[in-house]
Amino acid sequence: MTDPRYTLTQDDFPKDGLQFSETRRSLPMALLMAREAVMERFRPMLHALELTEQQWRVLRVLQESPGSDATLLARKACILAPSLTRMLKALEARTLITIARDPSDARRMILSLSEEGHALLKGAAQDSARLYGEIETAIGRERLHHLLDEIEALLDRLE
Amino acid sequence: MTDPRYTLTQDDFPKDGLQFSETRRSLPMALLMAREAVMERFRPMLHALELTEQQWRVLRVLQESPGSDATLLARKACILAPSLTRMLKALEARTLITIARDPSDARRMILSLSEEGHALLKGAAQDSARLYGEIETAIGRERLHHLLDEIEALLDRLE
DNA sequence: CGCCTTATGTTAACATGTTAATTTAAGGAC
DNA sequence: GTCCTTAAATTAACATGTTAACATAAGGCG
Repeated sequence: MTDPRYTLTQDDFPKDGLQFSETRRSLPMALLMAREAVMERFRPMLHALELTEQQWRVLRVLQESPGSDATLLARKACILAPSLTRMLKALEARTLITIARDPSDARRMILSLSEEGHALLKGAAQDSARLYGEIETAIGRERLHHLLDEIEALLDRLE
Repeated sequence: MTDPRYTLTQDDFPKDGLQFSETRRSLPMALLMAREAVMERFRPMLHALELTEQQWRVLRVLQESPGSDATLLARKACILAPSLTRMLKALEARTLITIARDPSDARRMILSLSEEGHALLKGAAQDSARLYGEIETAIGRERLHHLLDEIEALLDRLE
C-alpha cells in the first residue's frame, strides 16, 4: 500500500541517546524525508501523466509565468540550467511547451505552455488540488501554514 | 559570495495575489528550497573532502551504525537501493568502507567504515559541527528544534 | 527433496543533479 | 570599430534519482 522505501521501523532507530538525535534530527535529513513523504502522494498522478516531478514544476511555473526565459524559469522551478536545457528539449518534443527567441536579445529564450500543455495542467488541476487538500487536512490547515512560515523564515535567515 | 542559483529577487515573484502563494508557498517547493539553502553551507566542506552529499550521508550512517546491511543503510541514509549499489562500489574502491558478507545469510552485506573512513569523518567533525552550529545560531536553537518537531509531526501524519 | 514465496541486491535505461568548461550574444570602454 | 567583460545557454562528464526487470539466497510447505 504505502511505499516502504523510507519507512523506518522502531528497530531502525534505537533510542539510545545521541545516535538517534544525531542523524535523524538533522535539518537536511528531516527536510529530505519530509519532501519524500509529500511527493510520494503526488507520484501516482504524475506517473499517470508520464511526467517527472521536475517536469511538473516546470510546467506549473510556465503556467503562472508565461514567457519566462530559461534563467528565470530555472530559478522559480529550482532546477539547474544544465538540467533545464535537457528538459526543455524533451518537453518541446512532446509539444507541451513552445520555445521562441527574444527578438531584442538572441540569447534569451521565450518559454510558454502550448495548447497541449495548458490542457494537461487543466486536466490535472482537480487531482492536484485534492491531493494537496489531503495533506493540508492531515496536518491541519493552520499548522501547515505555520510550518511554511517557519521554513520561509529559515530561508531568510540563511540568506 | 553566495550562490545566486536559487536566489530569487523581488521581481521574480510579483506579489500580485494568487501567483505568489501558489508555487512558492507549496510544501514541496518550500522543503526543496530550504534543503538547498542548508546544503549550500555544507558544500564547500564536502567539496574539499571530494565527497558528494549522499556519500557523506552514507559514511555518517555507517559511523553511527557499523555493520548495517545495505537495506538498513539505504533507509537510514534516504538513498534508493540502486544508487547505493553504485555508491558502495565507489566507496570501497576509495577504501573508505569495508564490505563483508553475512556468513549466516550469503545475500546480506555487512558494511562498516574502514580506518580511512573513520579518519576522514574524525577530521571533518569539527567543521561539520561548526557549520551546523552556524545554522542553529542563524535561526535560533529553540526555533530550530521546534521546526524539527513540526517536520517530524508532518512525517507522522503522512504515515 | 522439490516447489513456491519472499528477501536482498543487482542491472538496465533513462532523467536529473552537479560542476566545470565552452559557445554565442550584449554591452561598455577606448 | 576593437577589445574586454558579462550574460544566457549549452555541452561534457560523472553521480544520483527512479522505475522495472532480474538474479540469487532463504524459508516455508507439501
